[in-house]
Amino acid sequence: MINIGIVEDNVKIRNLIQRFLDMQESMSCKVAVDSVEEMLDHLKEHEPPDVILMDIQLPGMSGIKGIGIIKKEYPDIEIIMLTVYHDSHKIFDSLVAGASGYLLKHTSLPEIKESIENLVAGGAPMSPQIARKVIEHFNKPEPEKKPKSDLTAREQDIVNGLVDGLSYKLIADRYDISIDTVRAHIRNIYKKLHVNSKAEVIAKSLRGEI
Amino acid sequence: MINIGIVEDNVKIRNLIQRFLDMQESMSCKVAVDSVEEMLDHLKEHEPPDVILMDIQLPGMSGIKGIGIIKKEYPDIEIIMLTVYHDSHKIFDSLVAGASGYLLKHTSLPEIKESIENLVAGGAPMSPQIARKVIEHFNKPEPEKKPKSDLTAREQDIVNGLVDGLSYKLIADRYDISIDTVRAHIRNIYKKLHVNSKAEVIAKSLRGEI
DNA sequence: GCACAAATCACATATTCATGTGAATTTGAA
DNA sequence: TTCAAATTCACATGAATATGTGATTTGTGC
Repeated sequence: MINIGIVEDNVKIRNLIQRFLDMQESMSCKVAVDSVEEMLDHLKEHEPPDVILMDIQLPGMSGIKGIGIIKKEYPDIEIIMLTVYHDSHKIFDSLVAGASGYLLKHTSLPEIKESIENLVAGGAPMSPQIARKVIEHFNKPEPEKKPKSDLTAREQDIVNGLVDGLSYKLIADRYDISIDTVRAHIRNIYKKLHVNSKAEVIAKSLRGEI
Repeated sequence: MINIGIVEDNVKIRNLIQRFLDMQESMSCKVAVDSVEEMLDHLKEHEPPDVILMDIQLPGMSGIKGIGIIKKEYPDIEIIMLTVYHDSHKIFDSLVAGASGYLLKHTSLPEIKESIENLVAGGAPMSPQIARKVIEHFNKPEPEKKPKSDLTAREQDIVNGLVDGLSYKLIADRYDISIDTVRAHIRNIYKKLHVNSKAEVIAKSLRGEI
């Protein structure tokens, strides 16, 4: 018997899913609340469910924040997000927070049931569209890197020197130019990047923002 | 009509899948070969299929290597891996190489059909077990980070200030301490990290070495 | 040829940083 | 309690950096 909890603020949807799941022979769904806070209250005084279906947009604490809190206290509870949001950011945040699955709300009741069964069998239910976005995160982690700061080749050299922790003097030696030239380049780099210290240049560079 | 190609060296499986898919009204599967090399030869002289089902363990070039070559030449072809391997490494390599889906070989024929339909509809078919491993990659990407540089909490604060590009003065203001205290902390940080400039601390920190 | 950006160099100065030395207070572990 | 580490502050000095104001040379495009 799989025990299921629901956190969903839309009463109609919540009741629909609860009734359907509770009707299944292998499942029990007695707890359906409309906020993370209520679920936390419930968990304090009752046996925790095996699986929680959770919305993202909720009154009070967001579902994504809720994942972290619930998983921290009750690491054995598996959480499936059930939401209308299909933007990469929310998906990613949910999975990083500890969700084990991510379904879109147009998912049919039998599919939800199947997803829960999948989950307890060691799988991770995901709508195919979600899986697609997850995969895209994998195979192109740098499609949007176009900081394009218009640094000239020489300026990039100087930045590399800074990142290597070199002083102006050492950079000058490395490229066999005068320290005043290094200063001049750095002045221009600062202008282009809108910064005013080595530290910021190094930070920007290592963050991939150059 | 979805055009499908198969690369699979097990003749029985290959024929079975080919016959089943070709039988579908919305699909056509005329090309079924047993190596990436043969598929490449075929692609040179024929219209490329929309989707290729690909095994990993193949005579000659591996399926994972094949993904990269095929996607480079024919970026519009969607590739679904169909294999017995469920280890994270092969899954990850396949997705990074450009596969759009990953199914295990025990997947039923109707599920394969459904997966292909999912794929052309913009989804990414994955067995739930595979999805699970993919998710695990997401929500614990830092099990191996053990730089452990023994910085105290306060020292870490100072490092954060440096990374934010602040001057000693501004760090002092941020934490409401004197600039000499900041100096003292930085002195200790330099000792612990064996460096001797802000630049190096920032670089180390942003590289995750602190 | 001419305008213009890039790269080079120079001199000057105020600020910030690195480092040395010394010390008081707090805190947690032995 | 006693000791070590952490945190706090002070004073001092030479090195490095940030910024201003120049200038020369070279290559590119129009």
